[in-house]
Amino acid sequence: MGSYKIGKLAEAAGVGRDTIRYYERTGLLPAPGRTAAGYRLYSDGDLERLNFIRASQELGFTLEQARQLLTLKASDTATAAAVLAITLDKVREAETRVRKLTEIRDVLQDLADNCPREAPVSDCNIIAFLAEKRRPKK
Amino acid sequence: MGSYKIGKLAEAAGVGRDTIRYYERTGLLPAPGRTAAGYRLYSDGDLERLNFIRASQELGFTLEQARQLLTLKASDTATAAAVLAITLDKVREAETRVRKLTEIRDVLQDLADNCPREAPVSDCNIIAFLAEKRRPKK
DNA sequence: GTGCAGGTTGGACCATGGTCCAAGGTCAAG
DNA sequence: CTTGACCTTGGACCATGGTCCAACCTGCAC
Repeated sequence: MGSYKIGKLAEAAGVGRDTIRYYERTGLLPAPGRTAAGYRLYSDGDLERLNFIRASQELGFTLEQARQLLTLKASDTATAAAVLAITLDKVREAETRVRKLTEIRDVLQDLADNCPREAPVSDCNIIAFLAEKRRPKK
Repeated sequence: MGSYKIGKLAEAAGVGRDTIRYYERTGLLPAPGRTAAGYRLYSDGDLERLNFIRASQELGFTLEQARQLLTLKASDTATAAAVLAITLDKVREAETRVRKLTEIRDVLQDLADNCPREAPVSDCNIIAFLAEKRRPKK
């Protein structure tokens, strides 16, 4: 049953104070109670919420998506299907990005393999490739 | 032997006018000549430079790296090894990102596969996963 | 000479996810 | 009663890669 001031919460969650205030500003964390002196006072529930947000980020969700997930989590009418939909979007996005990145890596690796290291840049295949590549029209 | 005003260059390269002026501001494109009226006048060399930049971007290089590549391209003392170094950095970066993204995708896919679609969110495994994941003590 | 498509500038603004700062208030220890 | 650690606020600033705006100028067609 903790009750934290912002510094303790930040430490417990492994984020900066400013990050917590930033989350509050953007509505990701609810405005907490205050002490008489105006200090923010957080509960274990706030810590859990913060941990949830960080876990979401680690799985590639944006803060906006974390916000959506938190809203669903708090809903008593939504079904898991709504969460699944967001998750599947993320899966597809990850797949698209993996495909593109892999393709790029392959091209670069191939160029690197054929690079005449000791030659002057004027003979560099990589530079030549970049200079000659035709824009895939629009 | 073209001589373009900014609109023509933008069209030829498939970018916006503002992008060209932005590149000029950031030193990526040299300040071009001007007509008597102050209109920017570009040459085929400028178009090639712009195409080079776009090609670099498509291979995942940042504008800063494109700038470095252009500097090397114009050097008469540098060797291909310098270009290779930048390229290999990018390859490694791509590999790191692919690994992370793949891992994320796998976790998400696994969660999705086990999602009890019709159940209330309170029974959603994805939400449970996010809520329980412990911060890798940082 | 009038209209319209193009050009010019400086500066604000976008998303994303924060980070940093100054000036000041609060609280416990010594 | 001072020191130091902690808290408060509003607002500026960071990187990245642009995009958009108003207010104005130019050049060509009709």
